[in-house]
Amino acid sequence: MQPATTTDDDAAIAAGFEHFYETLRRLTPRGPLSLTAASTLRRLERSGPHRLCELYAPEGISQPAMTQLVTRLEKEGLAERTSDPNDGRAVVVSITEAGRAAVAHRRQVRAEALSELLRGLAPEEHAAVVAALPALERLSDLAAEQAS
Amino acid sequence: MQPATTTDDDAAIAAGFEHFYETLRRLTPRGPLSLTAASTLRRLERSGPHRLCELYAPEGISQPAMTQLVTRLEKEGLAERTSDPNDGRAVVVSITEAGRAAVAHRRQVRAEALSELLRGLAPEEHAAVVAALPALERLSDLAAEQAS
DNA sequence: CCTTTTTATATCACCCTCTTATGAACGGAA
DNA sequence: TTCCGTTCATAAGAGGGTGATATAAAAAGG
Repeated sequence: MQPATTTDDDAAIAAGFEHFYETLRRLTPRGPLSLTAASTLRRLERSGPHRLCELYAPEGISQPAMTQLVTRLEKEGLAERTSDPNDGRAVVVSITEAGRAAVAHRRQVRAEALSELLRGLAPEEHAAVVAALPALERLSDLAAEQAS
Repeated sequence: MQPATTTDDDAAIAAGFEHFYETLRRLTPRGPLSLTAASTLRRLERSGPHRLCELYAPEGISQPAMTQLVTRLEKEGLAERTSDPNDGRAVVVSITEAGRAAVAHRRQVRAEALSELLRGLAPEEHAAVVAALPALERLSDLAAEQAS
């Protein structure tokens, strides 16, 4: 019967992800960027400039926290504030070249550490991971649309 | 130089994991337990009591941070300190019943949120995720043994 | 128009968790 | 015993989060 097997699978998936999440977390030990800072920079890199009020909710932090984060990022030259000519209240945040470089560096460090691990996998395990990528991507999309 | 396909695959895997990691991070928004607290409790649950000096390195924090974390956990009744009769310096940390309950609850909340997402996957995507679980588990093991 | 309300950021005061530096107590070997 | 290494605790400070609140601009209402 369908429901039972699905539930069992889901429990196994949850357990696996729980463990795997910790592994990923330790793969990027400590950098100058906090988790939220890195995530926000990636968002700005990926989908362009955003108003501050569009940023804090998706990142799961409060508005004051985002104001402070943008202030820090600006101070470090990784992002910049611009004003919207059509709305005097708004602050438009965009990533700088240094910000892109920081994201790229962080990405590369993680990719290299991961690559090191991937070398330890058997070919069929490696293939299984590659085969699961589209599904993981869709999970991310589903989570994103659920949040809205 | 490695074979080109492996490098390309690894880049794709790194990119996919980067995105997926953020998804998992937001799946357990905020609880009374910090990431490190939850991870430490899971470790105590999984592999039994540990001396404090065996705990902080695997969790990626400093020794004072672990001392403070154990103090907080003890204050909340989730873990307890015991002294080792063979070594007066040592502190043995173990999880309490309340600690197990907290871990279980957190696990269940995450599992339910994940289950909700998994319902949105096509059957073959779901199967691909299940098929990749052993590989992900091995990746975690590889990372753990690399740390030692 | 002028007032009122709503929206978008910023600031304030505070808490939690991490850090480094340091101290104290115990164990083991000369 | 004495000395040194190990183990844990404490102290002081930094970073990043929160809720409450202030300010300024836009929108809404009479």
